[in-house]
Amino acid sequence: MKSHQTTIIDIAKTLNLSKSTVSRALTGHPNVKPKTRERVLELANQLDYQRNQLAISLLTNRTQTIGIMVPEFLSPFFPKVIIGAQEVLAKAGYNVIICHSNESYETEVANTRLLLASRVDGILVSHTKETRNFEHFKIFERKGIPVVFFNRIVEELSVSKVAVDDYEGAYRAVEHLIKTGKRRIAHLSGPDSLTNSRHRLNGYRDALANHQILIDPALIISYDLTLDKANIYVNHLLNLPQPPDALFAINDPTAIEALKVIKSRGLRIPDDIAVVGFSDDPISALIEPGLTTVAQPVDEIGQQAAQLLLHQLAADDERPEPELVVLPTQLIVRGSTVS
Amino acid sequence: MKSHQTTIIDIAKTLNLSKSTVSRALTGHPNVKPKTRERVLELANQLDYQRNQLAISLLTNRTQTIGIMVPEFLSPFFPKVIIGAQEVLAKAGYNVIICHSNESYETEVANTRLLLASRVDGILVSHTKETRNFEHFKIFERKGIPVVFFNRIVEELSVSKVAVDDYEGAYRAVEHLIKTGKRRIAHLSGPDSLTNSRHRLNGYRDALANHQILIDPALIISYDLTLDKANIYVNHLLNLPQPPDALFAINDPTAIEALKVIKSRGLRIPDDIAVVGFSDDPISALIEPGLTTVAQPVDEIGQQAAQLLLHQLAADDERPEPELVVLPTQLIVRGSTVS
DNA sequence: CTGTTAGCGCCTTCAT
DNA sequence: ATGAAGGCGCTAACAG
Repeated sequence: MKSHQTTIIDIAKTLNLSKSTVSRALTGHPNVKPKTRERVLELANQLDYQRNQLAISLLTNRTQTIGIMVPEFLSPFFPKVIIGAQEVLAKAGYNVIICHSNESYETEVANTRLLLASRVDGILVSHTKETRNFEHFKIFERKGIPVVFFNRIVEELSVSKVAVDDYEGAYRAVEHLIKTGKRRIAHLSGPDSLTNSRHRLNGYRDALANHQILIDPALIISYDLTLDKANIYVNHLLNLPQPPDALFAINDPTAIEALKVIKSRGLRIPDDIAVVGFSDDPISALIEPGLTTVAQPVDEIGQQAAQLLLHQLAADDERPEPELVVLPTQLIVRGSTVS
Repeated sequence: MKSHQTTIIDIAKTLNLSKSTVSRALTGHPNVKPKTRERVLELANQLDYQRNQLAISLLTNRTQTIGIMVPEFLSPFFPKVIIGAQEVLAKAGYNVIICHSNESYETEVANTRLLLASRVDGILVSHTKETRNFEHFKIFERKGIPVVFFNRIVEELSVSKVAVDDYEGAYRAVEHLIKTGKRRIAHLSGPDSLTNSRHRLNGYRDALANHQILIDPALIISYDLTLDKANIYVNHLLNLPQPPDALFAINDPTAIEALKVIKSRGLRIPDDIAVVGFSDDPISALIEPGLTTVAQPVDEIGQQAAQLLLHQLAADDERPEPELVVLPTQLIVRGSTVS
């Protein structure tokens, strides 16, 4: 049982005022006698009065709440993005509801309904690796609720987006491997449904092509980003008649799994096989050898996404044109590629 | 600008019905002609109608929303707890608002206000290491909003709590070190404000005492859990005239920082100095040597906390007695203590 | 089976 | 400077 929460009517009755006056006193309306305001504020404070945001939302049709949906938050990437976004949104007076879809399309759709029912004013989304149909996001558009994609973006939807330059990051990573003398460079890629996966693959291809290295399809494996699969594919690559002398992995967890497999086989890193990851998870600096990886400006991704959303929200009449922000990456060289 | 959202009145007008009938059709009330229900549902679907949860909350004085507040979510511990809790709460029809206080007392108090304004039906909390005054949580009690503490609990408040057996876990960890022949066992402890910090310290003390090992105050250091401090104190310990031959760290990040320092000094692990952590963060299995650590049932902490909250929420009249759940830990032995 | 009425807590005209 | 009335979207009696 929830006990009664103080309302303006309680205050009005106690003070023999109308609820209008109490409301005005509380909201700082000028037309209230200072003495009256003082009495109201004091009693409100004394009774732990909290304005009921629900009632106001019902009235204004704005909840001052933003939904953030991420596919997972076990790796530190998404939590950091969320912190960055929350910072910016809080300053602008918005609350945040966080959902995680757990890489499940169904959960994502369900969360979508939850957010609509909560009447969020806007959402920030990174979709699941399973998501190929984006109808559930179009509902937001139709209702005039702005959507901003980050990290995993959807090219077919005309909304604001924040991404890092995956292509460039991958290109530099592979070029780095080539410069250290590697020629048979494998790539463990992610599912085709993810833009960043596709862009990293393109960066990999172009780096090879521009350095006159033939692309061997046997060295490119797309997989679903689960670690046991990573294990299997790394072993598969090492068992090839002509095994790779380097591996560019779609992300750090994959690269770290690869390092494990390679070490357990007694191969030398980076001499026998070098490894590069993507993201610069904190763990990459702690393992041995340190993992060479492409760092992303994680906080900034969240901050920028929030900014783009605020920009959409600010417009009172027509929504402004969608914006696209692409942030730079940085190659961090460690022991997994250079001894 | 937010475009108009479909309401039951829109549907009622279009179909020449009263809004009550539409409401009944939508909520599955039995007293509606099947034909009518069908027409309503079809139109609702066609118009992307979503029930406005705000209006219902205003009516029922329940938001079906639970607030979860954690001090940080960069280490994987709290995210996992949140996932566990969310699972259970979602099944019971509750949404979740996640706040992180960033280990700041001020932010915690601010979040507290945010949650009250959002009219959450209950909260799950792990407080910051700075929090010594718990008045802001008592407001929830006064308003009849149940609070459940987890991980970092508050003994002075009479609410439900979930913790692991920190004392027992610490005791076993230190006993393990003693059994491997260590005698000068240092402890990097957390701030006194945290119950788990105090309990782990007690476990450490009692393990030593019960094995007739004198407790050397110089080997016990309480600190604020920031990694640069950990670095300083580990160095300090190693510089002692009689340095320790083992270190029991309050948590895994601390232990890992210690391993780094120890390795950089060229000491052998575990021969010169053994290290034990607490939590079994995923990284502990990946570094070299592997970190011996006390594993906590992380998902279960979240699930149990959610259960206790649901139990409080279920009671229609009086709140049931607060409950305390203490979950077992498990010592995971790796290379940092046994070669 | 369906319509009417009232009210959740608040803000906002419109009066006074 | 204050009060009265209406309405945000919805559900729950109460009538038919």
